[in-house]
Amino acid sequence: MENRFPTTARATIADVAAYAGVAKSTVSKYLSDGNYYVSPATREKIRAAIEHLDYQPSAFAQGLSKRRTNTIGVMVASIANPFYPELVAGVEKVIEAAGYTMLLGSSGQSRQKEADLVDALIKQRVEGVVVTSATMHDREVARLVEAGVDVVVASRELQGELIADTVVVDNRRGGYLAAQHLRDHGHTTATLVTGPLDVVAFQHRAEGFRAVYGEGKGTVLMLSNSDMTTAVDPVADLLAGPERPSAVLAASDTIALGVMTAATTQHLGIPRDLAVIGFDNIWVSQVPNVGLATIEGHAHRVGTVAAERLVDRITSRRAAPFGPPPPPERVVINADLVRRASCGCSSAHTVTTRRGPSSN
Amino acid sequence: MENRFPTTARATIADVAAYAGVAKSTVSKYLSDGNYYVSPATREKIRAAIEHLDYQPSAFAQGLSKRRTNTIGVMVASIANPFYPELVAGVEKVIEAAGYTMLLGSSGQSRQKEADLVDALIKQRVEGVVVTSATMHDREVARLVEAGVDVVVASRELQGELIADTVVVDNRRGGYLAAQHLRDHGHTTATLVTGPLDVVAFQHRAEGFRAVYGEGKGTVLMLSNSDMTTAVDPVADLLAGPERPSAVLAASDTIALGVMTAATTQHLGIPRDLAVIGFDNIWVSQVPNVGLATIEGHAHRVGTVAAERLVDRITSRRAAPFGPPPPPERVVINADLVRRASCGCSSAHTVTTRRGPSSN
DNA sequence: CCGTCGTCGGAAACCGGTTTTCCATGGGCA
DNA sequence: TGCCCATGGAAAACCGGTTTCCGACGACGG
Repeated sequence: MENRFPTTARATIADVAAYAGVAKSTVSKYLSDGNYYVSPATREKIRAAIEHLDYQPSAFAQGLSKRRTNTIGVMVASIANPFYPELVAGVEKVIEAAGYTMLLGSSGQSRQKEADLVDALIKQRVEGVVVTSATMHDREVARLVEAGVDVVVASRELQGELIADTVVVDNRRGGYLAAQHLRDHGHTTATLVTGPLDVVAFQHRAEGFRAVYGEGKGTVLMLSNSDMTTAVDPVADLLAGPERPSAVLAASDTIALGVMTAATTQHLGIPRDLAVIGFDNIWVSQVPNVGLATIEGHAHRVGTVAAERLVDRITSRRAAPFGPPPPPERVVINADLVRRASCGCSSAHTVTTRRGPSSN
Repeated sequence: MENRFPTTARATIADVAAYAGVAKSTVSKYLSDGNYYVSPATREKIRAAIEHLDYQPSAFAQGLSKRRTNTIGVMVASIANPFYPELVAGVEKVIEAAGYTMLLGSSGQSRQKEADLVDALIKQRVEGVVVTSATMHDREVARLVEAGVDVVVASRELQGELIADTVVVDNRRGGYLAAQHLRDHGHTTATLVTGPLDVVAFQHRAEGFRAVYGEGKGTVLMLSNSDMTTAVDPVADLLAGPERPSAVLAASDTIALGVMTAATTQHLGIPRDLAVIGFDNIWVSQVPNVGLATIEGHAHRVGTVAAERLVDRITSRRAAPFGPPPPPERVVINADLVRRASCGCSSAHTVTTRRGPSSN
């Protein structure tokens, strides 16, 4: 212990072998635990050596030699976007339980960073990747697939051909449910405030909206981005304009929060002057003061389901390396409406355990 | 090529060398870019081979051979806790710019998982670790340090000796500022709702609170956990009880949201019946409907500063492997008060243009 | 004209593991 | 007692890179 080397001088398997007075291979067999027989005496010597030297095998050397890395990559647009942490938490739970290490990277919004991240993951020889970045180009997904890594796309739709497993919430139906609910509240017209429509998820949500509020009934305000601050100014303009809507469907909760912010600056009450429904049910929305009605996005569940599929795919590929992989599937998770104050349902449905009758 | 390996059959450097008709070492020299001279003709042959074979060097083999992994570990209690993603985003930005790969793991709240995660990071031979998990035991930090990895502790105080760089917001002063502000609003007594006081950060915040509201003036309600739902019931009991406070200082924004939730169930108006100040300034707090006054926790900045220090430490250690490392330092970042509606400052609706959720 | 030097690239050793091969025992059985 | 086979462990090859060492070859100066 005292004669430690300054730099990361960790003990190697050779050190352990020398200290225990056996061969490297014997130590390795001892560690592999089960497949080989090592006599109790030798076993004990090795155990003591490992403990004394505080030995921990190098994942690199193991990965190199075993030709598997036990690593799964997770690509996210931005970790700071409140939707993703929940999803990632689900992914991590499953991945870790299956014995994998998680490599998390955010692709930002630039094509270059996406490509770089894909390169980095390939270079790290990840065994699989969960892609959740909504803005990521199909081409990058394809590169991963071509590189031979298993890919599951979570909470994001591929634009073209289904080249990888996809786990998504039923966006069309979600948009439809939300819009229908607004109409049930008596709003004959409504506005959809959405992120860029080349994102397939937004497109589907818009289609659901359009199924209720067709041409002439519904208008669409498209933003360049789906974060909260981007929404504030354009929506404030909308609300100050001549054709102020009485109801807004926001294509994400972050956008909805921007809408609420804009409404507040215009001194409009919610839901009195403006009904709002969001999409995703991020954690914030349940806070009573926010009380944002929304479509449940099941982020955590999407994460776990995606990760489970990925792990399955990896294990089955390892079991039958030469057989053709099963064709990619698209898993759809039900979307359902979460009623809260912002849509006009006074029976605000929150997490609070005791619920007093709200009297406003 | 026909004798492909089943799994992830990527080209190796030997394949490239064979295709280009040169030796492995020459390819390696070509790739190392700068240190060795390779003639233009050879260079071109290798370039073509790499392109044709879609070669990408294995990070494992490189790590093994170069004895550096270019990987930095990040330990977080729970990625779903809204405070951490912002911090992690800051860390990631710096780390990635410096050419490192991020290995993110959450330690959960169990000692076992913490220890496992530390083992995993050591096994991965990370060059450094950013520890942000507030609940993590000093012992685990010590294990990392003893294992020879550089450690920076972010947004968390060590309980004992300063064995690693620490980047932290001035919690004592933050607690003091918040409490003082409540008193300036005329609250002669107040209650602190805090997470477990064996977490040093909470302890310091409590000290700041105590400096204003000493015995007889202030009471303390300690929770077992700092998340929102944990706070709701105990605080509801408090508010329904005989000694309902007029002001609450919550030791974190998540607790504050729980306090607000409890207040809502009791039909108490904020700040009319109850003034609330939180701590951290998580992203949610700025939403007008929340309007939570708080102490700015500078999560993103703490993350970047911590990561910068870590990268510095790693590079300097690499430059002088045998010299003793510089002694650990404690970097304190100013805490300042963010006034919003919940404390009684009516100038609430200033939508502070802080970073949006998905800003990078 | 020859020795020397510099340039380029090949051969081989090494990083830290795993896995295969192989050999020395020793015990069981005839 | 002799033979065979199972068993435990050592030796060596290998994973995919990097790095060191060395040799061939051409140019150049004395």
